[in-house]
Amino acid sequence: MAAVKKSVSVKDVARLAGVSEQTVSRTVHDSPSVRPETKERVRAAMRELGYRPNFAGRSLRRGKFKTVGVAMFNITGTGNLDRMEGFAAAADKHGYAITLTKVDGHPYTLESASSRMSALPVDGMVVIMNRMPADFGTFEPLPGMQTVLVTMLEHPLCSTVDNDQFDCSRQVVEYLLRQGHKTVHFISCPERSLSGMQREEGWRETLHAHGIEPPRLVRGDWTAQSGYAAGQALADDPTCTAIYASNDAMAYGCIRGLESRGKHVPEDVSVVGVDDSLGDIVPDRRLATVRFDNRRVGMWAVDKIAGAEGVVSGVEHMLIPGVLVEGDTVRDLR
Amino acid sequence: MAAVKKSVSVKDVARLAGVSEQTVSRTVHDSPSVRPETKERVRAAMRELGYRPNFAGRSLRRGKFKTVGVAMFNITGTGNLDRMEGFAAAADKHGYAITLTKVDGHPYTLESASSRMSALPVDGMVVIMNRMPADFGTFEPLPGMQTVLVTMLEHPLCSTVDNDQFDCSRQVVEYLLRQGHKTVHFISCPERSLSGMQREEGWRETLHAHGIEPPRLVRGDWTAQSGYAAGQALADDPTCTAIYASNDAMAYGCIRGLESRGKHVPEDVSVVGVDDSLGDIVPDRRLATVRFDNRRVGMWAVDKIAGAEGVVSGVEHMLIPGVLVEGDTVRDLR
DNA sequence: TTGCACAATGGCAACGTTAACATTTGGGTG
DNA sequence: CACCCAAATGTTAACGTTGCCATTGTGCAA
Repeated sequence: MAAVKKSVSVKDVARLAGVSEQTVSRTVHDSPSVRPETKERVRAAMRELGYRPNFAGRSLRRGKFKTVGVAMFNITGTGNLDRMEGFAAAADKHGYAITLTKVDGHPYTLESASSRMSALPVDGMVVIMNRMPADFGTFEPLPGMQTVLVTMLEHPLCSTVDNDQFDCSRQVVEYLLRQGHKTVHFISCPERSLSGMQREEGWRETLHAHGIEPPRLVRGDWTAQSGYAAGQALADDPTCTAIYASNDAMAYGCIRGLESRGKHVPEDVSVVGVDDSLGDIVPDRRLATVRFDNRRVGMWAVDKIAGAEGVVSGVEHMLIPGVLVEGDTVRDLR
Repeated sequence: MAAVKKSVSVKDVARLAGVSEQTVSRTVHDSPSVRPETKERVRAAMRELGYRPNFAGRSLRRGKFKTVGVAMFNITGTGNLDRMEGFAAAADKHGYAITLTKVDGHPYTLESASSRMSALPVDGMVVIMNRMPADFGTFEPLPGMQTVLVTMLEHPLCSTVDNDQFDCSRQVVEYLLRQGHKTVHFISCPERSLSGMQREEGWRETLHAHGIEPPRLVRGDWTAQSGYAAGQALADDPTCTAIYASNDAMAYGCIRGLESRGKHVPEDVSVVGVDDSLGDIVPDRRLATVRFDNRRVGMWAVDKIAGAEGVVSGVEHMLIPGVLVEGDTVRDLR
C-alpha cells in the first residue's frame, strides 16, 4: 500500500532494490553504465514506493535550479498572455520551469524586482518593463543572475528584447503615405507608457524623414472612449485623412467617433491601430493594425537565459518587428 | 569589491562576522534571542558579502518550497490573465511563489499535468481544465501534493473552483425573460469546451424551468464570424427576439449579422454575451454581457493550497458567480 | 557564597542528491 | 596462468540551511 513516510528518497529505493544509492541515481538519469535488468529492478522499486526525485536536494547538489523567474509589475497588461506562452514554450524546450512573480510598483524600480527574485529558486530573471524604472541607469543585476529586460531601451548590463515600436510606427506611417495621404494624425496614450511614447516618437520621426511636419497630436488614454472623442475632434479637421491610433481600442473608438460626425471609414479617413487586440471583431476593412509577436519576445528572453546554461553570455539587444495586417485581407465577415 | 566566489553561504558570513553559522541563521530570521549589536554586525557582513539565502538548502532542510505550481494545457485562454493575477496576488499574500507550466495536451489527462509537476519544487498544484481530461474519474493526486482543479466538475479527491456557468446562463435567460421575451435563442460553441457546454446546459435548463421548450440552437466556434452567420440566420426567424451568445465575440458578430439583415439591436432583438472581453469597445447599449471574476477564482485556488500550510485540508468545491452587466449602464461613449 | 534561572551563542547532525573516486567482477590477451 | 581492461556497482563527501541540544555568561535570590 501507499507509504506513510513523509517522502521517499533514493535511500529507500536503494534499500528495496538491493543496490546502492548511486545506482538509483544513475537509473534516474538513465546512465548507460547500469545493467538493463538492474535498471528494471530499480524502476520497479521506484514505482512501488512512489519515488519522485526531490528538487531541493538536486538543486543543492547541482547549484542550478533550471528555472527562470519572471517579474511583472502589472500582470494584466496587453500582450502578457502571449509573452507567457513564449516564456513557457522556451522554458519547456530547455527543460526549465517558469516562476512568476508580481512586483509591487511602489517604487517602480528594477532593484525591487531583483531583490524579490533573489530569494527564489531561479537561475536568471526576466523583467517586464511597462514604465521607466527610477533606477534604470544605475541598476546592476545580481551577480550570477542573468537578467533580461523586456523593453526597447538598451541597458549596458542587461540584455533586452521587445517589439520594435519605432519600426511599427514607420510601417504604419509609410503605409498611409503610400496610399496618398499628405499627413498622418496620431492618437497617443498616457505619457508614462514606454511603448506608447516610442510609437509616438516613431510617428514623429517618420513624418520628419518624409519632410512632413507632424500635426498636433490628440492625447488618449488607451480606452475606446478617448478614441471616440479624438475621432469626433479630428472629423472637423479637413486636413485629417489618415489616423494612426496607439492601440486598437482607441482606433475602434475613433472610427465610431468619425462615423458619428458623418465621416466614412475608410472612404473619407483611413484608420490604423496597433496590437491586433480586437481579434476578429472588426468585421470589415475599416481597420488595419500592427500585430506583434509577443510570443517570440517571450521565447527570446527565456532562450537567452536557459540557452546559456549558466555561462554568462554577452549582453544583447533584440528588437522584433511587428507585421501590419489589413482587416479585409486577413479576415472579413462577409 | 564583489566576491568572486560562486555563492556566499552562511559559513562565509559567520566567519566574517566572527559568529557561528547558527547565529547568522537566527539573524536572517530575526530571532529575538540575538543581541541587537550582534545582529547588526552580522547584517553588515551579509551586506559586505552580498549574501542571499540559498533556496535549495532552505527547502531541503524545511521540506517545503513555499511555491504553488500552475499547470495549463493552453496558456492563451480567455480569462487566464486575470486568473494569473489572482494566483500571483494570493501567493504574494502567503509569501509563496507561482511556478507556471505548460502541459502538452496529448493526451489530455490530469496525470500528465501531475507528473509534469512532480519533479518541480512545488508544495501543491493547480490545474486549469478547459476540456474533459480522459482520466478525470480515475485520477488520484500525488500523495502530499494538494491539488486544486479549475473546473465546475466536482472531483472526489481534488478541490475545485470555477466560474458558475449554470448561474451565468440562468442570470442571462431570466434577465431576458424579465424583459418580456417569450424565449431565448442560443449561439453555442465547439462541443469540446467544458465551460461552453455548461452554459448551454444552463440555458436549456433555465428555459425548461420556466416551462419553455428551448429553440434549436446555432452552433458557433467562438469567432465573430460564426456569430455573424448566426445573426443572419436568426434574423429571418420571427420568434427570435432575444439571443444569448456563448461569448462576446460571437455576440458582437451576431449584432452585426442582425444589422446586416435590417434588424435593430436592441430595439428588435436583445443580445447578451459572456466574458466581458470586449473591454469598452461596444459603444452603446446594444450588448449586455456577464463579467466573471477570474481573479477571485485564481485567488481561491492558491489560497486553498498556500493557506493550508501543508495541512491536508478537506476537499471543497467552490463556484463563483459572474455579474451581468448592461452596456449602457456601465459604459457609454456618448 | 552557592545555586539557579535565563539570555546569548555555539556544535552537530540531517535534509536528498550526485560528482568523484574506489572497488569488484568477468572476460579476454599475451 | 598472470595480467590488464572495461563494465558494473559501491563509498564518500559535499552542496547550504536550520532544529535540537549543549555550552557559556550574567544577574539575582537564597
